[in-house]
Amino acid sequence: MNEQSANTPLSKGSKTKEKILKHSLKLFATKGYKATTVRDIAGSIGIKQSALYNHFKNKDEILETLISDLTSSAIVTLFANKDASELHKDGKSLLMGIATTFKLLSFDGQNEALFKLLMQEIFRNERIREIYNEHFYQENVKKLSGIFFAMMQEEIIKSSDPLLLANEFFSPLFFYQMQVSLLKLDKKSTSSVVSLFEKHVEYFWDNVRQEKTEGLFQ
Amino acid sequence: MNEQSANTPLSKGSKTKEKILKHSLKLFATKGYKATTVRDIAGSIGIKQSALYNHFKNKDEILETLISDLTSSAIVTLFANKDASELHKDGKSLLMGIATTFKLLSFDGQNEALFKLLMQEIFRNERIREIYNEHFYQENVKKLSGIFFAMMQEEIIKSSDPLLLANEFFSPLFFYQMQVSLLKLDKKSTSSVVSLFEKHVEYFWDNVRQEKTEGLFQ
DNA sequence: AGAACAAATGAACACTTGTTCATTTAAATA
DNA sequence: TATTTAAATGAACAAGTGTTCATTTGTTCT
Repeated sequence: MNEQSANTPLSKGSKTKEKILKHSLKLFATKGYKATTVRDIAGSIGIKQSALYNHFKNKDEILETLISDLTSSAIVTLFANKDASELHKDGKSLLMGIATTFKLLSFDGQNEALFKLLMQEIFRNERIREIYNEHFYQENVKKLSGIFFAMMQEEIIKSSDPLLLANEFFSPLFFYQMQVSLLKLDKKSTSSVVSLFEKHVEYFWDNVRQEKTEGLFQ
Repeated sequence: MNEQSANTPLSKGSKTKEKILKHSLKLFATKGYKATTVRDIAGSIGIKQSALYNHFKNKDEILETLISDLTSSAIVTLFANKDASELHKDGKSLLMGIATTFKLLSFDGQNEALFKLLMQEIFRNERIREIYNEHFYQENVKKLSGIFFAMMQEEIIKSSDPLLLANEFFSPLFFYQMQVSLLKLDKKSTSSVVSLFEKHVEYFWDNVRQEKTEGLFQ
């Protein structure tokens, strides 16, 4: 009977554990990690603070769990379900897909909170920087740079520095996502920024693609 | 003699006031505003905490003063000393100047700290968002967009959406500045990012400029 | 030198913080 | 039903927080 804990249904306990994570994320993203108290978290769920310690060793462990969850978050797995060897054939539609994903994620509450948490803590938390670097930068920017290289070899796009191109493609998306977050905080209209996601891809693709004809009309 | 305070030399008192601001900025940028205690600040200067209150009403006022100083910081006044009506004639060299300024600011300690403080607090502090919006976004992005419009009229660059162009120009610079900050935190090499500042301008200008000849060789 | 004043000190305050723990409650197991 | 186990509670603690204030220090002006 020493394996009890391995096959317990976790039916009720895990519910509050999930609640703690969900509410903590929201609070951390809004007020910041340090400014959020364990009483805030417990209060927002409707339990007493001491109950938190049945699920997490301490406040830090809540943050660490959220950070670990970052590795499986959507923004970090843009290419996860795509077949790497065929990606470069898609051309513009691949890029448009990425931009649309970015745009949609800006308006997904869970992901918006993760983004804000990331932005606020990345300068203080080395672990977050590691995850950002490994999972966002390496997995997305570096991978896209490889795709661009393949596109150049097949003469789909003009040849230039693939890593520069990948940065040029991602940085506006990142910037626009941040703009949306900031505008929403003040309940301002995001429509002008939203349209930039697609405009960026159009502009970008126009610049990199191999011109098929010599005609220069728009 | 009721004007004494107006013409006092401020010789000694203002020195510690400056010290408080300088050390606070460093600490806020490193640990975050909330995690920095008044004892931290006083300790880093070498005075007792109670002495702080001779210069600032409270901890919040220190942050507010730093935020107000943002309006006169370098990143926010890129065009301040330029003559607006003639800017668009400069073309590529104007853009290269801006990129170089960004690059240099990434390595200026004072400005790096301001950037980190901005990034960490902008999601929590409406005043910072206001300043960011008015002084960075309006003053730089919107202004550059006006310059691009003028360039289009004079057929220096291809005609397209000037605001999109301004965003495309600024967002990589912003992104690279953040990358440099993050790399420096972990004492990693920044050289690969540093070269992107200039590469970006070359790439950008190549894409927007009016082609003088029909020849398409690079 | 003496008066006036700004700045620094030391000690204390009221309050908030994260965390612990004995106890109660409730559910699962045997 | 009785037993075991997990989860929630209430109360408390020790440490850390921002801030106040009477007092001392040191400088400036007359």
